[in-house]
Amino acid sequence: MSIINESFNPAQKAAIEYCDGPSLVIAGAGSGKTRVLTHKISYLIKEKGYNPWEILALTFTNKAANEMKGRIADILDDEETVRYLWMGTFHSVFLRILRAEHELIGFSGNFTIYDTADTKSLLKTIIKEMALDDKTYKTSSVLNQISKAKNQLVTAKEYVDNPANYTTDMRAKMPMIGEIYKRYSQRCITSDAMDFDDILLYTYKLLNEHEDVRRKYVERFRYVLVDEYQDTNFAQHLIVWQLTKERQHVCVVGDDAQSIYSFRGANIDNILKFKDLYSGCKVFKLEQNYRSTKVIVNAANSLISKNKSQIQKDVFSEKETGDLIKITEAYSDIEEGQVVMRQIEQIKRADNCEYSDFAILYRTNAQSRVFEEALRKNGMPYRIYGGLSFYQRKEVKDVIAYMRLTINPNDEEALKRVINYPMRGIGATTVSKIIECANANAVSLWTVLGEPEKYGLGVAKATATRLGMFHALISKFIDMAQKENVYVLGKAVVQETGIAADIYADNTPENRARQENLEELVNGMNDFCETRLEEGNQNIGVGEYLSEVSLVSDLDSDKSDDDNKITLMTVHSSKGLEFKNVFIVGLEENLFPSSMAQTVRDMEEERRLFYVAITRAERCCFLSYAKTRYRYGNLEFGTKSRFISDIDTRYLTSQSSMRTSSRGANDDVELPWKRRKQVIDDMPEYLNRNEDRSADTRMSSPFSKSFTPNVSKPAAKFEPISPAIRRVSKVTDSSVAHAASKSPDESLKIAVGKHIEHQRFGVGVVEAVEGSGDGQKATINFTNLGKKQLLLKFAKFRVLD
DNA sequence: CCGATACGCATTTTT
DNA sequence: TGCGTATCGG
Repeated sequence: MSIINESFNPAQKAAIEYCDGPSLVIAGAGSGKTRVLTHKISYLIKEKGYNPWEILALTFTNKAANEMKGRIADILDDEETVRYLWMGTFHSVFLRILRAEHELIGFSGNFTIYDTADTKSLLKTIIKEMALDDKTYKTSSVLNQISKAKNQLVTAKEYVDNPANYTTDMRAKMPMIGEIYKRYSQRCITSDAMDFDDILLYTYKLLNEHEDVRRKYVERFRYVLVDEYQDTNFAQHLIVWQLTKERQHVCVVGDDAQSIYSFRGANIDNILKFKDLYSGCKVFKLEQNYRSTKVIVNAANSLISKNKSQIQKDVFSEKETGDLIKITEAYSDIEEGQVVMRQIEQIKRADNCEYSDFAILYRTNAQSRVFEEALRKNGMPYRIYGGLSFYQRKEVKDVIAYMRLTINPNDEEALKRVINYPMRGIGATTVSKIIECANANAVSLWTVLGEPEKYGLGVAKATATRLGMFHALISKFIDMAQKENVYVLGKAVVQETGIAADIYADNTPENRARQENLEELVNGMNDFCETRLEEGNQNIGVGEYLSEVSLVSDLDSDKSDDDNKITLMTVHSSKGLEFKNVFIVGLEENLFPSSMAQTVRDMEEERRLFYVAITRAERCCFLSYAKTRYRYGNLEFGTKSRFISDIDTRYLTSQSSMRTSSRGANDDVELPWKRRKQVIDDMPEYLNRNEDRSADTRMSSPFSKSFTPNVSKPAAKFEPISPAIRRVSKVTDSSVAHAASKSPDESLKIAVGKHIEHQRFGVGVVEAVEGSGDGQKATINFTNLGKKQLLLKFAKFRVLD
């Protein structure tokens, strides 16, 4: 059976089949981009004789990488092969390379990844140390500058050596940026840590300065594919070039019209000029949109044609014409919320569709509130995306910080975070002294803690004792980390640091949430161990765990399909998704487009953002704006967004908000000055809402989420509802343990064709059993997840028939 | 060294 | 407005 069948259009087919040279696939919205990419990779393996480990496929999100892996496994009907693909995010793949080559870049193999919060915290301490005014040197803008430099592959040394930078920074009233950058980099090195940008910067340096290493990877990656190329920054662009410049077996896919991340360093020129860099590059344009109606596609086209810099393309739809895009003018933001709510109610009744068929998209997160309120009051279910991710919550970060210290005690940020949490009488002054002392001796804080007298750390006796105790505590965990798996260590950390005592002290709602999050975290560690063991992977230590979670956000695990809720999210986060009905709200000047957009370039990006929003819709798209809106506590008057007039009027129809209010329009008319009263009237409900909302958006660990995608009834049989931390686990020891609780006759009963029910993967059919004894493996085809290979020794399941 | 109050300051966020 | 951080009194 061939990979490519008649379901592909000529352009898609050509893009898949062309494998002899560089290619650029311009994939319009909804044009089957992922399908082309996954089939192309399958094609390379099946028809072109590539081994999976010779293919490098880079994405921006773990979610995208995981989805593609799954789809390739389906296409090839083979789980195993996919595991050998070098497919992942830029960061995860390069991190893997950097760890392997760590000696060459002067880091240990266990270096830490600093997330944005760590980075900011370090910058803040540096700015303070340098006695700079933190109003002129705001951490966010300093971070921005440094990040920009790194994305441009400019190292700290190069930055300060180039006088032009000084001149620019002078003009920006921040002449010390170079010095901050330099110190920051040095501190990262002594802490044996890298931030996200460093992963790219060091990868580039590694390849650029070590020709033998570069050759090695060039040899390994015989074909390179990149998804969402319009979102690459200069560093990513050049790394791809480093890896492909000779053989040029490279295929990049993207849509310049959906480039919306320039504020993160994405450079649209990478895709616009790709074909100039790779001479002889073939360009394939996927122009048929399979997602949306003609009206939506044409409207989006008419909008985007107002942009100057773009690759010419002609996106079209062969679906029905569809309804015109409806524009609603509302009096106030609150009324906008009600209008949208009622519209959803009405359509849902008329079309008999689901809540999950609706999305409300806005430019800024702050806009979500009025829609939440409107929906809540009407008892309509919704889910808000955005906000803190699981791993950004304080309690989770605290535990993780202890774990980080365990594999890299030099990690300054982790140490600062937990040295006095839970409180053990080591205050800010003491910490400053330690930092000062460490800086003076050019060693890490941990080194100073190890031998305080040697480095002349002057603290009171009582303080010295406390420091000694902290040092001993961490040392104990370091020992434990050598011997035990993450789960065991995680439990120990929560208990023995006193975090548990702190958080379980009382059951205030906030504490309840923290408890749940920690239970979730520790469960996630357990799941991590179990899953790996079942798959025959013995690497279940903290190091492996941290490597994985440091580059993971919990948005990766998709919304479970069983929750039927209205989606509320920013336009940015909606990229790549689709909904039957889309409401794009707050279409006002200075909001969408944002008031921050000053240059033509900025404005074009805002327009692309609007383009992304419109093209999320499959059937109906609604636009709305409000004449008045509360911003930062005061009333502002707004005017209709210029973007609405950018759309060809043939695809638009206006409706006044009055007409839509089916019942009692008068009750709903909201005069801005009435608002204060309204809020007070709603108070009790408003308070309730907060509770409910936290329940709605309660975080869960990516692990337990992604590895338990079907939390349906079968799984529940195995899961006691007891507190997770005390949950009995078979994974108690990193040494090979016997799955004691599984009775021998159960194992005996397994055979090809039998149905089994797995604790977390659900129901599946046994397709093959190989090996014997401890190494016995079974291939199970799970109803919801497809095929998986499990080591019978560890797998937790029962045979059904 | 820790908790409570004032101030100020606000896009978007895949890693 | 509403949150996060800086500063002050105990």
